[in-house]
Amino acid sequence: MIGDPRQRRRLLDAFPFLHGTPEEFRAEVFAQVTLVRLPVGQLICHDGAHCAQLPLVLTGTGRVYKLGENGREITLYRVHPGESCVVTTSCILSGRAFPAFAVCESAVEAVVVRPAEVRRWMATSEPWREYIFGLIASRLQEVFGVLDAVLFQRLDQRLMAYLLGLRETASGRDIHMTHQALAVELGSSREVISRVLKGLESQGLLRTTRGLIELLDIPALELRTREG
Amino acid sequence: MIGDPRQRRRLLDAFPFLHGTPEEFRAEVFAQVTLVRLPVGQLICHDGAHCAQLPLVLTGTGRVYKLGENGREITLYRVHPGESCVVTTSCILSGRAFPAFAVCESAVEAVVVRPAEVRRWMATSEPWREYIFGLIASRLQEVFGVLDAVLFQRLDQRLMAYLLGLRETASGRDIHMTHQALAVELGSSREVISRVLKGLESQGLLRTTRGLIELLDIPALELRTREG
DNA sequence: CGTCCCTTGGTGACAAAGTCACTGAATCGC
DNA sequence: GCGATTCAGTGACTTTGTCACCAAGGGACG
Repeated sequence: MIGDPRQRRRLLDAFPFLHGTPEEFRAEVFAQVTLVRLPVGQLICHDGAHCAQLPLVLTGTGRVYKLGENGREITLYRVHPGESCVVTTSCILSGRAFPAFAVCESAVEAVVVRPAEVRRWMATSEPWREYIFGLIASRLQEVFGVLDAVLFQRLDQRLMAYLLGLRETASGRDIHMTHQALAVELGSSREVISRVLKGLESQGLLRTTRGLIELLDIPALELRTREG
Repeated sequence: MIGDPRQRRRLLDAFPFLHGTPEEFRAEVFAQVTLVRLPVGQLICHDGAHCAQLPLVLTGTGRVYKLGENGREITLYRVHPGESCVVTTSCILSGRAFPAFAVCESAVEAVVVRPAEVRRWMATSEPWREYIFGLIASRLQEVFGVLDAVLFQRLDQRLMAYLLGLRETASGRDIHMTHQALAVELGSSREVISRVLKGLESQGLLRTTRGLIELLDIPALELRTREG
């Protein structure tokens, strides 16, 4: 239960779709939901687990990834404030095991919903349904995109595209990330990432130093991600 | 609209969950739904398309696959009688573009549902919701499984596992399938499949002739798919 | 300040998989 | 039977993953 008006306000702000719901539904949400805080690195769900509740993220981000037997891993998608892990939702609604791992990438504040309420609201609340379906579809597309990238795209292209994508979020042209972290994002291995980065460096497209990648020729990088 | 009692019977038999629904809901389904027949090879949905209706398969099977720029492709899952393509569902419910291709692998009879009804029934019918959620979750797991296989498993293992899986459906130990078809299933290329098959053949595990693969040592094959 | 240790990245050799160009063999339609 | 098409085999090469090992950078701490 969430009583504090400040916390209620934060919940409404993080999940705008709630504004479109009737007063009684919001009251129901406040009554049924619990606030939790999870530290960095906290494992939320592991492969094969059955999900006991659905977390709706208020602050922080979660990372959902696949882990191979050999230790390699790949990030499937992230769960940001205002979102929830729909794979969890689908597991709850169907009673199946979770097919991946989920971990707190930063400290996470979330409200958790019990499976019974998740199901009930699907029946009673149109906005809740819309919210969940939107998330399911967008995740599905992200995962399909990952599959496409892994199968059909060359690693140098994927790497360049990823670095360019980061640049929009990060400050300037400097990317603070280790080769290992990049490998985990793209589902590759550190050695290969190092090799590819060295190739790009020798073409003058970027510069690497310990823990830092500096994009030098952004227009050229953008060109190469588009072409073959 | 489906009036013919025979057709109504067939629909109920293909979708057992309908038996658990009230009389009025079944009447609604019969009233809103249209029967279609699609020939082999008919493209149902292409990448980037917006889905105009949801097909529920009565007979035949559809194949959903990803196609790369280079022409390579990979089968994601199949839609059998009693199922529907949930990616389509999710596209309909969220208004997003379809992120893959769907094609009739054999002649398909299906009933199609308009998006408005798909959405409405999500609100009004508990069994319909359960049916859709079950499908979404099972597909999600299949796609996650494909991703896992592609990223973390060796091709020879995947190939052996696939062949063994076929054996259960097919008759005896003979598998009638071209190398190209196997490549499409596993997201590889014909040449590589040929190479791997030759390797397995030289180990005495199977024998290949044009369009046919004969599994010789099934216990050994099963062993190898389990080990590293 | 120096030592230890952990993280990060570099390297070379090899294996697995994908690509390309070309060949030959089996099969089908007529 | 004959030509076209489908199916499979091959070799050379590239890309990617794996393994083992090394070296540099940077903290923790006495």
